[in-house]
Amino acid sequence: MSDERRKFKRESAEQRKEALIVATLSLVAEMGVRGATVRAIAERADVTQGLIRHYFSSKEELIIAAYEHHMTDMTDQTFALAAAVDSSARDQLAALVNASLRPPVADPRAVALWASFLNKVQQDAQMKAMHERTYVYFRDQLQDLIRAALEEAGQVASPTRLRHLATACNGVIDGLWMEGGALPDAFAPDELPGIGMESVGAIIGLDLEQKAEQP
Amino acid sequence: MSDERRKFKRESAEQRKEALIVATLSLVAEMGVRGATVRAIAERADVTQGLIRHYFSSKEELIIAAYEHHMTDMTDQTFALAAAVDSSARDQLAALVNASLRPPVADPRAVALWASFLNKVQQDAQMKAMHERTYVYFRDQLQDLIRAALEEAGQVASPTRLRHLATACNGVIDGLWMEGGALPDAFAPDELPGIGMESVGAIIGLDLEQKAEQP
DNA sequence: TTCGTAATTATGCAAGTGTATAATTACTGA
DNA sequence: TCAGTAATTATACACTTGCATAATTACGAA
Repeated sequence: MSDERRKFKRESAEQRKEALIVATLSLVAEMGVRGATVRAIAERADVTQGLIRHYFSSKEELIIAAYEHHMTDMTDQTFALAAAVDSSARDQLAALVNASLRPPVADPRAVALWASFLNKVQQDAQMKAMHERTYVYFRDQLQDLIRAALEEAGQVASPTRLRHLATACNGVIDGLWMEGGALPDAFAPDELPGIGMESVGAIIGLDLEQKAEQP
Repeated sequence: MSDERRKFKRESAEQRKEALIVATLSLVAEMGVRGATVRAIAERADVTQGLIRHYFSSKEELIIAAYEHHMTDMTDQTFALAAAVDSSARDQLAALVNASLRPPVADPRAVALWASFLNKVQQDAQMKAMHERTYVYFRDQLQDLIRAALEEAGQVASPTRLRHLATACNGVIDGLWMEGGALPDAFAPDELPGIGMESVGAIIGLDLEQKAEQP
């Protein structure tokens, strides 16, 4: 009577895949990619390990799917908050910096995931391409906003200079993002976005923190 | 006659430990902590796996020793270059930023190691303490230099403001360090130190790049 | 209701894992 | 030169790993 076959519920492919990916990401964040074993993933998703092979042809494929899921999530969250601002380019830029340096984007778990995936990303061409795409997209958006914000202020920057500004701002933002996630206790709430605005503002020569003048 | 016992040379404990640690670090950088198996480490150090247990009572202990070795290396390299400058505080600050954002400190391998160790550092108290110590030491050095550089320029900052400036500069430097190591191709040579000087200078309100005036 | 089938569980396997322990051998000091 | 011993190699073991395959069962269609 002790060993009865486990009961189960049939779920849609979408739900099961999603559940497996979520379980995978939580384990990767905690234990690294190699620590996310099929058995641990199955347990966390409350299924048996065989099911993983039913939805993903290998662990590698599951890992890649999880990475893609995470990257999409991050991009969506970043731009969802920033796009909500319907105002001057300067304010939109400020909103983008803010969204990038505040939870849920800037978050210990997100950085842990980034770190866990790093060496895999550097070695796997497919994951590298995915990473590259996300990175370029963010920097291009940033560059557009910087150009527009400068134009608003009556300044025109050469393409070369614009590229330099975008690279610098992107470096500072990404860097602060990692730093904040790696050492969450090193910064007070709101401190990280503050530093980001201060730095980006200083680099491009505009004050991002000052409220838009309302006469 | 095929299976003869392997010949070997006796080495000093120091040399063997060092060799094992070096092998460990190279594997951790490439494959993550779990990818650095005792057999792989032994092979890379050109010994058999049993020897590892002779010098380290567990793999865990070897990993911790390797982490400590790496952290010490990084600190030494950073301050060795910066301390060589015998000049104004402003120039010393500039040198510190430079050293932090240039090889061998800012380097893909160093960042890969950082990333590989991250989740272990967050979970292991001993490693966390080691990391904390390094971090605090760097920020304190930075804060001292900022204070001195401001005083040189005839400015006095409150302790609170000084702490804020140090936190911000440290965040930008560490962030750019990671960014540069994670995406070495995203930056031209000298670009990263340039962005660092620009940002740090902008944050504290001093131009770090301009040569000291020589009348 | 019943039957088919796809979703799910159960079991097994070969390779890799850290660690323990026994067997050798290179060096040292007398 | 020759024992003694610590450094090193060799071997074994229990456990984990990813993957394959067979056995069940939940659920929808008829």
